[in-house]
Amino acid sequence: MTTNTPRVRFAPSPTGQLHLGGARTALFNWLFAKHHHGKFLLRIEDTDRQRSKQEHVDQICESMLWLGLTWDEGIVYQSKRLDIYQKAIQSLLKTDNAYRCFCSKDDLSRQREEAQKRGDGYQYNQACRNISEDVIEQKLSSSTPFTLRLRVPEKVITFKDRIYGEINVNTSELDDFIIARTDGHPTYNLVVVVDDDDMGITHVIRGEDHISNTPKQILIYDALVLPTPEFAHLPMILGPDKRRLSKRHGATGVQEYRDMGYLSEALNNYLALLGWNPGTEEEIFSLPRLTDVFSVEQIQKKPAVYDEKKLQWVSGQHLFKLSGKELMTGVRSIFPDWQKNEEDTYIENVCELLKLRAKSLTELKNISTYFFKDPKSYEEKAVRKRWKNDSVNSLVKQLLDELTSLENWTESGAEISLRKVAEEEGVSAGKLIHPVRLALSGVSAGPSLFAMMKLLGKETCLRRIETALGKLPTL
RNA sequence: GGCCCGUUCGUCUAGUGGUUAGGACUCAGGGUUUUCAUCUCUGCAACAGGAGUUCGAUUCUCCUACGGGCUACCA
Repeated sequence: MTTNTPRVRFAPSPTGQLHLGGARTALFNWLFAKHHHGKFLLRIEDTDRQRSKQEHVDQICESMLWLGLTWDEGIVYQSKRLDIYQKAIQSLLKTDNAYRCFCSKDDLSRQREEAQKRGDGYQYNQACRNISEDVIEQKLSSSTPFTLRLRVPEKVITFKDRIYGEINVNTSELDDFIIARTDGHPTYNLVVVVDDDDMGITHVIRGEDHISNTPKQILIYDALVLPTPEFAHLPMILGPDKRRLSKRHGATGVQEYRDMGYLSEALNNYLALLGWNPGTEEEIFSLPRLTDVFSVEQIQKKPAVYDEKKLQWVSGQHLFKLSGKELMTGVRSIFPDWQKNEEDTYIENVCELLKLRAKSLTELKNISTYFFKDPKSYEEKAVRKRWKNDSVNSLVKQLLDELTSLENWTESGAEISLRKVAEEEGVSAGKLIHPVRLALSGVSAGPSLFAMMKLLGKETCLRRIETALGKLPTL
Protein backbone atom coordinates (compact mmCIF):
# COMPACT_ATOMS: atom_id res chain seq x y z
CA MET A 1 0.00 0.00 0.00
CA THR A 2 2.76 2.42 0.80
CA THR A 3 4.25 3.93 -2.27
CA ASN A 4 7.76 5.19 -2.21
CA THR A 5 7.30 7.87 -4.78
CA PRO A 6 5.00 10.64 -3.68
CA ARG A 7 2.23 11.86 -5.92
CA VAL A 8 1.04 15.40 -5.36
CA ARG A 9 -1.30 17.65 -7.22
CA PHE A 10 -2.14 21.26 -7.80
CA ALA A 11 -5.89 21.72 -8.07
CA PRO A 12 -6.92 25.22 -9.12
CA SER A 13 -10.46 26.15 -9.97
CA PRO A 14 -10.59 27.98 -13.29
CA THR A 15 -12.48 30.99 -12.04
CA GLY A 16 -9.66 33.42 -12.69
CA GLN A 17 -6.06 33.66 -13.72
CA LEU A 18 -3.25 32.00 -11.79
CA HIS A 19 -2.31 34.37 -9.02
CA LEU A 20 0.72 34.55 -6.78
CA GLY A 21 -0.75 32.41 -4.02
CA GLY A 22 -1.75 29.70 -6.43
CA ALA A 23 1.61 29.86 -8.13
CA ARG A 24 3.38 29.33 -4.86
CA THR A 25 1.16 26.40 -3.97
CA ALA A 26 1.91 24.91 -7.38
CA LEU A 27 5.61 25.60 -6.94
CA PHE A 28 5.82 23.96 -3.53
CA ASN A 29 3.94 20.92 -4.78
CA TRP A 30 6.20 20.73 -7.79
CA LEU A 31 9.36 21.12 -5.71
CA PHE A 32 8.19 18.48 -3.29
CA ALA A 33 7.45 16.05 -6.11
CA LYS A 34 10.72 16.67 -7.93
CA HIS A 35 12.78 16.61 -4.78
CA HIS A 36 11.44 13.17 -3.94
CA HIS A 37 11.40 11.95 -7.54
CA GLY A 38 7.63 11.74 -7.44
CA LYS A 39 4.85 12.93 -9.68
CA PHE A 40 3.26 16.33 -9.93
CA LEU A 41 -0.27 16.28 -11.28
CA LEU A 42 -2.68 18.96 -12.37
CA ARG A 43 -6.37 18.81 -11.69
CA ILE A 44 -8.87 21.41 -12.78
CA GLU A 45 -11.66 21.86 -10.27
CA ASP A 46 -14.36 23.02 -12.61
CA THR A 47 -17.48 21.75 -10.93
CA ASP A 48 -18.76 25.28 -10.52
CA ARG A 49 -20.30 25.55 -13.97
CA GLN A 50 -21.19 29.20 -13.66
CA ARG A 51 -17.78 30.52 -12.78
CA SER A 52 -15.47 28.11 -14.54
CA LYS A 53 -14.15 29.22 -17.90
CA GLN A 54 -12.03 27.48 -20.48
CA GLU A 55 -10.00 30.65 -21.03
CA HIS A 56 -8.98 30.51 -17.41
CA VAL A 57 -7.89 26.92 -17.78
CA ASP A 58 -5.73 27.96 -20.71
CA GLN A 59 -4.35 30.90 -18.84
CA ILE A 60 -3.49 28.83 -15.79
CA CYS A 61 -1.73 26.20 -17.87
CA GLU A 62 0.16 28.81 -19.79
CA SER A 63 1.30 30.48 -16.59
CA MET A 64 2.45 27.21 -15.11
CA LEU A 65 4.35 26.33 -18.25
CA TRP A 66 5.98 29.73 -18.22
CA LEU A 67 7.05 29.14 -14.62
CA GLY A 68 8.45 25.79 -15.65
CA LEU A 69 6.03 23.88 -13.44
CA THR A 70 5.22 21.05 -15.79
CA TRP A 71 2.78 18.33 -14.81
CA ASP A 72 3.50 14.67 -15.26
CA GLU A 73 0.26 13.11 -16.41
CA GLY A 74 -2.82 14.23 -18.28
CA ILE A 75 -4.86 17.01 -16.77
CA VAL A 76 -7.79 15.74 -14.72
CA TYR A 77 -11.00 17.67 -15.25
CA GLN A 78 -13.56 17.18 -12.55
CA SER A 79 -16.38 18.08 -14.89
CA LYS A 80 -15.61 14.90 -16.82
CA ARG A 81 -15.77 12.65 -13.81
CA LEU A 82 -19.33 13.17 -12.67
CA ASP A 83 -20.23 9.49 -13.01
CA ILE A 84 -17.37 8.54 -10.70
CA TYR A 85 -18.65 10.87 -8.02
CA GLN A 86 -22.11 9.39 -8.45
CA LYS A 87 -20.76 6.00 -7.47
CA ALA A 88 -19.25 7.42 -4.31
CA ILE A 89 -22.49 9.20 -3.52
CA GLN A 90 -24.55 6.06 -3.99
CA SER A 91 -22.17 4.09 -1.86
CA LEU A 92 -22.40 6.62 0.94
CA LEU A 93 -26.16 6.50 0.76
CA LYS A 94 -26.17 2.74 0.79
CA THR A 95 -23.91 2.53 3.82
CA ASP A 96 -26.10 5.10 5.54
CA ASN A 97 -23.16 7.47 5.88
CA ALA A 98 -25.22 9.96 3.97
CA TYR A 99 -28.87 10.82 4.11
CA ARG A 100 -31.37 12.79 2.07
CA CYS A 101 -32.27 16.24 3.26
CA PHE A 102 -35.51 17.65 1.96
CA CYS A 103 -35.18 21.03 3.61
CA SER A 104 -35.53 23.83 1.10
CA LYS A 105 -32.74 26.23 0.38
CA ASP A 106 -34.92 29.14 1.41
CA ASP A 107 -35.77 27.63 4.79
CA LEU A 108 -32.15 26.90 5.49
CA SER A 109 -30.90 30.35 4.59
CA ARG A 110 -33.67 31.86 6.69
CA GLN A 111 -32.57 29.79 9.65
CA ARG A 112 -29.01 30.86 9.07
CA GLU A 113 -29.93 34.52 8.92
CA GLU A 114 -31.88 34.29 12.14
CA ALA A 115 -29.04 32.55 13.89
CA GLN A 116 -26.66 35.24 12.74
CA LYS A 117 -29.03 37.92 13.90
CA ARG A 118 -29.00 36.36 17.35
CA GLY A 119 -25.23 36.30 17.18
CA ASP A 120 -25.16 32.54 17.30
CA GLY A 121 -23.19 30.27 15.07
CA TYR A 122 -25.42 28.50 12.63
CA GLN A 123 -25.56 24.76 12.31
CA TYR A 124 -27.95 22.64 10.35
CA ASN A 125 -30.65 21.44 12.72
CA GLN A 126 -30.51 17.86 11.43
CA ALA A 127 -34.24 17.91 10.71
CA CYS A 128 -33.90 15.21 8.10
CA ARG A 129 -31.29 13.12 9.79
CA ASN A 130 -33.65 10.51 11.11
CA ILE A 131 -36.83 10.77 9.14
CA SER A 132 -38.64 7.53 8.54
CA GLU A 133 -38.60 5.47 5.37
CA ASP A 134 -42.26 6.31 4.87
CA VAL A 135 -41.65 10.00 4.88
CA ILE A 136 -38.74 9.56 2.52
CA GLU A 137 -40.87 7.53 0.13
CA GLN A 138 -43.56 10.12 0.28
CA LYS A 139 -41.18 13.01 -0.43
CA LEU A 140 -39.56 11.09 -3.25
CA SER A 141 -42.87 10.24 -4.88
CA SER A 142 -43.89 13.87 -4.73
CA SER A 143 -40.57 14.78 -6.34
CA THR A 144 -39.46 16.99 -3.50
CA PRO A 145 -35.90 18.08 -4.28
CA PHE A 146 -33.28 16.90 -1.82
CA THR A 147 -29.62 17.22 -1.07
CA LEU A 148 -27.39 14.61 0.43
CA ARG A 149 -25.74 15.25 3.75
CA LEU A 150 -22.98 13.37 5.45
CA ARG A 151 -24.04 11.73 8.68
CA VAL A 152 -21.27 13.13 10.83
CA PRO A 153 -20.45 10.92 13.81
CA GLU A 154 -19.64 12.33 17.21
CA LYS A 155 -15.93 12.14 17.73
CA VAL A 156 -12.71 14.08 17.82
CA ILE A 157 -10.83 14.09 14.55
CA THR A 158 -7.09 14.20 14.84
CA PHE A 159 -4.71 14.66 12.00
CA LYS A 160 -1.09 15.50 11.69
CA ASP A 161 -0.24 18.37 9.44
CA ARG A 162 3.33 18.34 8.13
CA ILE A 163 3.59 22.05 8.79
CA TYR A 164 1.19 22.87 11.60
CA GLY A 165 1.57 19.71 13.60
CA GLU A 166 -1.27 17.91 15.30
CA ILE A 167 -4.71 19.41 14.88
CA ASN A 168 -7.79 18.25 16.77
CA VAL A 169 -11.32 19.10 15.86
CA ASN A 170 -14.47 17.96 17.59
CA THR A 171 -17.13 17.02 15.04
CA SER A 172 -19.67 18.87 17.15
CA GLU A 173 -18.20 21.93 15.43
CA LEU A 174 -19.15 20.50 12.08
CA ASP A 175 -22.45 20.40 10.27
CA ASP A 176 -23.94 17.39 8.62
CA PHE A 177 -22.60 19.14 5.58
CA ILE A 178 -23.97 18.73 2.07
CA ILE A 179 -22.09 16.42 -0.25
CA ALA A 180 -24.53 16.45 -3.16
CA ARG A 181 -26.77 19.23 -4.38
CA THR A 182 -30.39 19.00 -5.39
CA ASP A 183 -29.27 18.57 -8.99
CA GLY A 184 -27.26 15.55 -7.92
CA HIS A 185 -23.90 17.23 -8.44
CA PRO A 186 -21.30 16.60 -5.77
CA THR A 187 -19.78 19.37 -3.71
CA TYR A 188 -16.16 20.25 -3.19
CA ASN A 189 -15.30 18.18 -0.13
CA LEU A 190 -16.62 15.04 -1.73
CA VAL A 191 -14.93 15.42 -5.10
CA VAL A 192 -11.61 16.32 -3.56
CA VAL A 193 -11.56 13.12 -1.60
CA VAL A 194 -12.70 10.94 -4.47
CA ASP A 195 -10.21 12.49 -6.86
CA ASP A 196 -7.26 12.53 -4.52
CA ASP A 197 -7.82 8.86 -3.82
CA ASP A 198 -8.41 8.05 -7.45
CA MET A 199 -5.29 9.89 -8.55
CA GLY A 200 -3.24 8.14 -5.91
CA ILE A 201 -2.32 11.37 -4.19
CA THR A 202 -0.04 10.68 -1.25
CA HIS A 203 0.50 14.23 0.00
CA VAL A 204 -2.04 16.99 -0.10
CA ILE A 205 -0.17 20.28 -0.12
CA ARG A 206 -2.46 23.28 -0.32
CA GLY A 207 -3.24 26.66 1.17
CA GLU A 208 -3.92 27.15 4.83
CA ASP A 209 -7.44 28.24 3.97
CA HIS A 210 -8.19 24.54 3.52
CA ILE A 211 -7.15 23.54 6.99
CA SER A 212 -10.70 23.65 8.27
CA ASN A 213 -11.92 21.57 5.34
CA THR A 214 -9.54 18.81 6.24
CA PRO A 215 -11.57 17.24 9.07
CA LYS A 216 -14.60 17.15 6.80
CA GLN A 217 -12.60 15.39 4.16
CA ILE A 218 -11.18 12.93 6.65
CA LEU A 219 -14.75 12.07 7.58
CA ILE A 220 -15.45 11.28 3.94
CA TYR A 221 -12.29 9.20 3.62
CA ASP A 222 -13.48 7.23 6.62
CA ALA A 223 -17.01 6.83 5.34
CA LEU A 224 -15.69 5.62 2.02
CA VAL A 225 -13.15 3.39 3.78
CA LEU A 226 -10.26 5.04 1.98
CA PRO A 227 -6.76 5.68 3.31
CA THR A 228 -6.04 9.32 4.09
CA PRO A 229 -3.08 11.03 2.50
CA GLU A 230 -0.66 13.21 4.40
CA PHE A 231 -1.54 16.86 4.71
CA ALA A 232 0.63 19.94 4.56
CA HIS A 233 -0.95 23.37 4.67
CA LEU A 234 0.90 26.40 3.40
CA PRO A 235 0.60 29.78 5.12
CA MET A 236 -1.15 32.49 3.14
CA ILE A 237 0.53 35.27 1.24
CA LEU A 238 -0.60 38.68 2.45
CA GLY A 239 -0.50 42.09 0.83
CA PRO A 240 1.46 44.99 2.35
CA ASP A 241 -1.65 45.91 4.32
CA LYS A 242 -1.53 42.44 5.89
CA ARG A 243 -4.71 41.46 4.17
CA ARG A 244 -5.07 38.64 1.75
CA LEU A 245 -3.30 39.42 -1.49
CA SER A 246 -5.73 40.78 -4.03
CA LYS A 247 -6.22 43.08 -6.98
CA ARG A 248 -5.99 46.14 -4.87
CA HIS A 249 -2.32 45.38 -4.25
CA GLY A 250 -1.61 45.83 -7.94
CA ALA A 251 -0.49 42.92 -9.99
CA THR A 252 -1.42 39.52 -8.71
CA GLY A 253 -1.61 37.43 -11.86
CA VAL A 254 1.44 35.46 -12.92
CA GLN A 255 1.02 36.68 -16.47
CA GLU A 256 1.16 40.24 -15.31
CA TYR A 257 4.55 39.56 -13.80
CA ARG A 258 5.74 38.03 -17.03
CA ASP A 259 4.50 41.09 -18.90
CA MET A 260 6.28 43.39 -16.50
CA GLY A 261 9.51 41.71 -17.49
CA TYR A 262 10.25 39.54 -14.50
CA LEU A 263 12.03 36.29 -15.22
CA SER A 264 10.12 33.17 -14.30
CA GLU A 265 13.06 31.85 -12.39
CA ALA A 266 13.20 35.05 -10.37
CA LEU A 267 9.51 34.83 -9.57
CA ASN A 268 9.89 31.20 -8.49
CA ASN A 269 12.87 32.17 -6.40
CA TYR A 270 11.04 34.97 -4.67
CA LEU A 271 7.88 32.94 -4.15
CA ALA A 272 9.92 30.15 -2.58
CA LEU A 273 11.36 32.62 -0.10
CA LEU A 274 7.86 33.62 0.93
CA GLY A 275 7.20 31.21 3.76
CA TRP A 276 10.19 29.00 3.25
CA ASN A 277 13.92 29.25 3.80
CA PRO A 278 16.76 26.89 3.00
CA GLY A 279 18.18 26.91 6.51
CA THR A 280 21.28 28.61 5.18
CA GLU A 281 21.92 32.13 4.03
CA GLU A 282 21.64 31.24 0.38
CA GLU A 283 19.01 33.38 -1.31
CA ILE A 284 19.39 33.21 -5.05
CA PHE A 285 18.27 29.91 -6.49
CA SER A 286 17.78 28.40 -9.87
CA LEU A 287 14.82 26.03 -10.13
CA PRO A 288 17.04 22.92 -10.07
CA ARG A 289 18.90 24.26 -7.07
CA LEU A 290 15.61 24.97 -5.36
CA THR A 291 14.52 21.43 -6.05
CA ASP A 292 17.67 20.14 -4.39
CA VAL A 293 17.39 22.08 -1.18
CA PHE A 294 13.63 22.26 -0.76
CA SER A 295 12.08 20.64 2.27
CA VAL A 296 8.66 20.85 3.84
CA GLU A 297 10.20 21.06 7.29
CA GLN A 298 11.55 24.54 6.53
CA ILE A 299 8.14 25.94 5.72
CA GLN A 300 6.90 28.69 7.96
CA LYS A 301 3.63 28.69 9.87
CA LYS A 302 2.87 32.36 9.79
CA PRO A 303 1.57 34.15 6.73
CA ALA A 304 4.14 36.06 4.69
CA VAL A 305 3.76 39.59 3.43
CA TYR A 306 4.50 40.15 -0.23
CA ASP A 307 7.26 42.70 -0.80
CA GLU A 308 7.76 43.92 -4.34
CA LYS A 309 11.08 45.56 -3.52
CA LYS A 310 12.63 42.25 -2.64
CA LEU A 311 11.16 40.64 -5.75
CA GLN A 312 12.88 43.35 -7.76
CA TRP A 313 16.16 42.66 -6.09
CA VAL A 314 15.87 38.93 -6.71
CA SER A 315 14.92 39.68 -10.27
CA GLY A 316 17.99 41.86 -10.78
CA GLN A 317 20.18 39.11 -9.42
CA HIS A 318 18.82 36.63 -11.92
CA LEU A 319 18.92 39.08 -14.79
CA PHE A 320 22.60 39.71 -14.25
CA LYS A 321 23.36 36.02 -14.62
CA LEU A 322 21.98 35.83 -18.13
CA SER A 323 24.03 36.29 -21.29
CA GLY A 324 23.34 39.06 -23.78
CA LYS A 325 21.77 36.54 -26.08
CA GLU A 326 19.45 35.18 -23.40
CA LEU A 327 18.44 38.69 -22.47
CA MET A 328 17.63 39.59 -26.05
CA THR A 329 15.51 36.47 -26.34
CA GLY A 330 13.87 37.36 -23.05
CA VAL A 331 12.91 40.86 -24.11
CA ARG A 332 11.58 39.51 -27.39
CA SER A 333 9.44 36.99 -25.53
CA ILE A 334 7.51 40.00 -24.28
CA PHE A 335 8.05 42.37 -27.20
CA PRO A 336 8.39 40.08 -30.21
CA ASP A 337 9.32 42.84 -32.63
CA TRP A 338 11.91 44.47 -30.45
CA GLN A 339 14.74 45.83 -32.66
CA LYS A 340 14.00 43.37 -35.43
CA ASN A 341 16.05 45.37 -37.90
CA GLU A 342 19.22 45.42 -35.86
CA GLU A 343 22.04 42.92 -35.89
CA ASP A 344 21.58 40.30 -33.19
CA THR A 345 25.19 40.58 -32.12
CA TYR A 346 24.80 44.30 -31.60
CA ILE A 347 21.66 43.85 -29.50
CA GLU A 348 23.33 41.16 -27.47
CA ASN A 349 26.24 43.46 -26.75
CA VAL A 350 23.85 46.20 -25.70
CA CYS A 351 22.10 43.83 -23.30
CA GLU A 352 25.38 42.64 -21.90
CA LEU A 353 26.47 46.21 -21.29
CA LEU A 354 23.24 47.23 -19.58
CA LYS A 355 22.20 44.18 -17.61
CA LEU A 356 23.78 45.32 -14.38
CA ARG A 357 21.51 48.34 -14.46
CA ALA A 358 18.16 46.64 -14.97
CA LYS A 359 15.84 44.83 -12.61
CA SER A 360 13.56 43.53 -15.31
CA LEU A 361 13.53 42.81 -19.01
CA THR A 362 11.21 45.73 -19.51
CA GLU A 363 13.57 48.06 -17.75
CA LEU A 364 16.43 46.71 -19.82
CA LYS A 365 14.50 47.52 -22.97
CA ASN A 366 13.63 50.97 -21.71
CA ILE A 367 17.16 52.02 -20.85
CA SER A 368 18.56 50.77 -24.13
CA THR A 369 16.74 53.11 -26.49
CA TYR A 370 19.67 55.38 -27.29
CA PHE A 371 21.68 52.47 -28.57
CA PHE A 372 19.23 52.24 -31.42
CA LYS A 373 18.09 55.80 -32.01
CA ASP A 374 19.79 59.19 -31.79
CA PRO A 375 18.57 61.09 -28.75
CA LYS A 376 15.76 63.43 -29.60
CA SER A 377 16.20 65.56 -26.51
CA TYR A 378 18.65 66.02 -23.70
CA GLU A 379 17.97 65.55 -20.01
CA GLU A 380 17.40 69.09 -18.85
CA LYS A 381 18.94 68.79 -15.44
CA ALA A 382 22.07 67.23 -16.86
CA VAL A 383 22.44 69.96 -19.46
CA ARG A 384 22.30 72.61 -16.77
CA LYS A 385 24.96 70.83 -14.83
CA ARG A 386 27.25 69.45 -17.54
CA TRP A 387 26.80 71.74 -20.49
CA LYS A 388 26.44 75.11 -18.87
CA ASN A 389 27.67 77.36 -21.67
CA ASP A 390 29.45 77.73 -24.99
CA SER A 391 32.86 77.01 -23.52
CA VAL A 392 31.77 73.40 -23.46
CA ASN A 393 31.09 73.55 -27.16
CA SER A 394 34.64 74.57 -28.03
CA LEU A 395 35.96 71.81 -25.81
CA VAL A 396 33.74 69.20 -27.40
CA LYS A 397 34.63 70.54 -30.83
CA GLN A 398 38.27 69.85 -30.05
CA LEU A 399 37.39 66.29 -29.17
CA LEU A 400 35.28 65.90 -32.27
CA ASP A 401 38.25 66.80 -34.42
CA GLU A 402 40.45 64.40 -32.52
CA LEU A 403 37.90 61.58 -32.85
CA THR A 404 37.36 62.25 -36.51
CA SER A 405 40.97 61.48 -37.16
CA LEU A 406 40.97 58.45 -34.87
CA GLU A 407 41.50 55.43 -37.07
CA ASN A 408 41.41 52.62 -34.61
CA TRP A 409 37.95 52.94 -33.05
CA THR A 410 38.33 50.97 -29.84
CA GLU A 411 37.42 51.51 -26.24
CA SER A 412 40.95 52.45 -25.27
CA GLY A 413 41.43 54.46 -28.46
CA ALA A 414 38.47 56.62 -27.57
CA GLU A 415 39.62 57.00 -24.01
CA ILE A 416 43.14 58.02 -25.00
CA SER A 417 41.80 60.62 -27.42
CA LEU A 418 39.50 62.11 -24.85
CA ARG A 419 42.09 62.28 -22.12
CA LYS A 420 44.56 63.81 -24.52
CA VAL A 421 42.19 66.63 -25.43
CA ALA A 422 41.35 67.22 -21.80
CA GLU A 423 45.00 67.48 -20.93
CA GLU A 424 45.75 69.83 -23.80
CA GLU A 425 42.92 72.08 -22.73
CA GLY A 426 43.96 71.88 -19.11
CA VAL A 427 40.67 70.50 -17.82
CA SER A 428 39.77 67.32 -16.02
CA ALA A 429 38.53 64.43 -18.11
CA GLY A 430 35.14 64.71 -16.49
CA LYS A 431 34.58 68.08 -18.14
CA LEU A 432 34.55 66.23 -21.42
CA ILE A 433 33.14 62.87 -20.42
CA HIS A 434 29.86 64.18 -19.11
CA PRO A 435 28.96 66.39 -22.04
CA VAL A 436 29.90 63.66 -24.48
CA ARG A 437 27.75 61.16 -22.61
CA LEU A 438 24.89 63.61 -22.86
CA ALA A 439 25.50 64.11 -26.56
CA LEU A 440 25.56 60.39 -27.23
CA SER A 441 22.75 59.18 -25.00
CA GLY A 442 20.72 62.22 -24.05
CA VAL A 443 20.83 61.10 -20.42
CA SER A 444 23.27 61.39 -17.56
CA ALA A 445 23.37 57.81 -16.38
CA GLY A 446 24.66 54.80 -18.17
CA PRO A 447 27.53 52.41 -18.70
CA SER A 448 31.13 53.32 -19.25
CA LEU A 449 31.32 56.09 -21.84
CA PHE A 450 34.13 54.47 -23.77
CA ALA A 451 32.36 51.13 -23.94
CA MET A 452 29.35 52.99 -25.23
CA MET A 453 31.41 54.74 -27.88
CA LYS A 454 32.94 51.51 -29.03
CA LEU A 455 29.55 49.86 -29.32
CA LEU A 456 27.81 52.79 -31.01
CA GLY A 457 30.55 53.04 -33.59
CA LYS A 458 32.49 55.95 -34.96
CA GLU A 459 29.97 57.20 -37.44
CA THR A 460 27.13 57.36 -34.92
CA CYS A 461 29.28 58.99 -32.27
CA LEU A 462 30.53 61.71 -34.57
CA ARG A 463 27.04 62.39 -35.84
CA ARG A 464 25.53 62.64 -32.39
CA ILE A 465 28.31 64.87 -31.08
CA GLU A 466 27.86 67.16 -34.04
CA THR A 467 24.11 67.30 -33.50
CA ALA A 468 24.58 68.12 -29.85
CA LEU A 469 27.05 70.88 -30.70
CA GLY A 470 24.34 72.44 -32.78
CA LYS A 471 21.65 72.18 -30.14
CA LEU A 472 23.35 72.74 -26.80
CA PRO A 473 23.49 74.49 -24.47
CA THR A 474 20.33 76.15 -25.79
CA LEU A 475 17.32 74.02 -25.06
C1' G B 1 -20.49 34.98 17.59
C1' G B 2 -18.13 29.87 17.27
C1' C B 3 -13.98 26.82 15.79
C1' C B 4 -8.90 26.39 13.90
C1' C B 5 -4.09 28.64 13.16
C1' G B 6 -0.42 32.19 14.05
C1' U B 7 2.82 36.46 16.56
C1' U B 8 11.61 37.83 16.35
C1' C B 9 13.83 44.64 13.03
C1' G B 10 9.01 48.19 8.23
C1' U B 11 9.29 43.30 5.16
C1' C B 12 11.39 38.03 4.36
C1' U B 13 13.77 35.25 8.06
C1' A B 14 17.99 32.57 11.50
C1' G B 15 18.35 31.33 16.47
C1' U B 16 19.07 29.54 21.85
C1' G B 17 16.80 27.90 28.93
C1' G B 18 22.36 32.07 29.94
C1' U B 19 24.02 35.22 22.50
C1' U B 20 26.67 42.09 21.80
C1' A B 21 19.50 38.20 19.26
C1' G B 22 22.52 36.83 13.24
C1' G B 23 21.50 37.44 7.81
C1' A B 24 18.69 39.48 3.51
C1' C B 25 15.49 43.40 1.29
C1' U B 26 14.23 48.50 2.09
C1' C B 27 15.99 53.22 4.00
C1' A B 28 20.23 56.71 5.53
C1' G B 29 25.43 57.79 5.25
C1' G B 30 30.77 56.68 3.54
C1' G B 31 34.19 54.41 -0.06
C1' U B 32 35.08 52.75 -5.26
C1' U B 33 33.43 54.59 -10.36
C1' U B 34 33.66 59.73 -15.67
C1' U B 35 27.79 59.33 -14.34
C1' C B 36 24.22 55.65 -12.94
C1' A B 37 24.14 50.80 -11.48
C1' U B 38 27.17 47.07 -9.37
C1' C B 39 30.49 46.14 -5.43
C1' U B 40 32.01 47.40 -0.46
C1' C B 41 31.78 49.55 4.47
C1' U B 42 28.86 51.78 8.38
C1' G B 43 24.30 52.99 10.52
C1' C B 44 18.83 52.82 11.76
C1' A B 45 15.72 48.90 13.32
C1' A B 46 12.80 43.23 16.49
C1' C B 47 11.80 38.80 20.51
C1' A B 48 3.17 41.75 21.09
C1' G B 49 1.66 42.34 26.54
C1' G B 50 0.89 40.00 31.41
C1' A B 51 1.40 36.07 34.74
C1' G B 52 3.70 31.34 35.94
C1' U B 53 7.87 27.42 35.82
C1' U B 54 13.17 28.34 36.60
C1' C B 55 19.07 30.53 39.63
C1' G B 56 17.87 32.58 34.75
C1' A B 57 13.36 33.19 30.01
C1' U B 58 12.99 35.65 23.35
C1' U B 59 13.08 30.22 23.97
C1' C B 60 8.56 26.07 28.20
C1' U B 61 3.08 26.74 30.18
C1' C B 62 -1.32 29.70 30.74
C1' C B 63 -4.10 34.19 29.94
C1' U B 64 -4.92 38.69 27.13
C1' A B 65 -4.31 41.52 22.81
C1' C B 66 -3.65 41.62 17.80
C1' G B 67 -3.60 39.24 12.94
C1' G B 68 -5.21 35.41 9.54
C1' G B 69 -8.43 31.33 7.98
C1' C B 70 -13.09 28.71 8.04
C1' U B 71 -18.10 28.96 9.44
C1' A B 72 -22.32 28.09 1.28
C1' C B 73 -26.63 23.37 -2.41
C1' C B 74 -18.06 28.15 -4.05
C1' A B 75 -13.78 25.80 -4.62
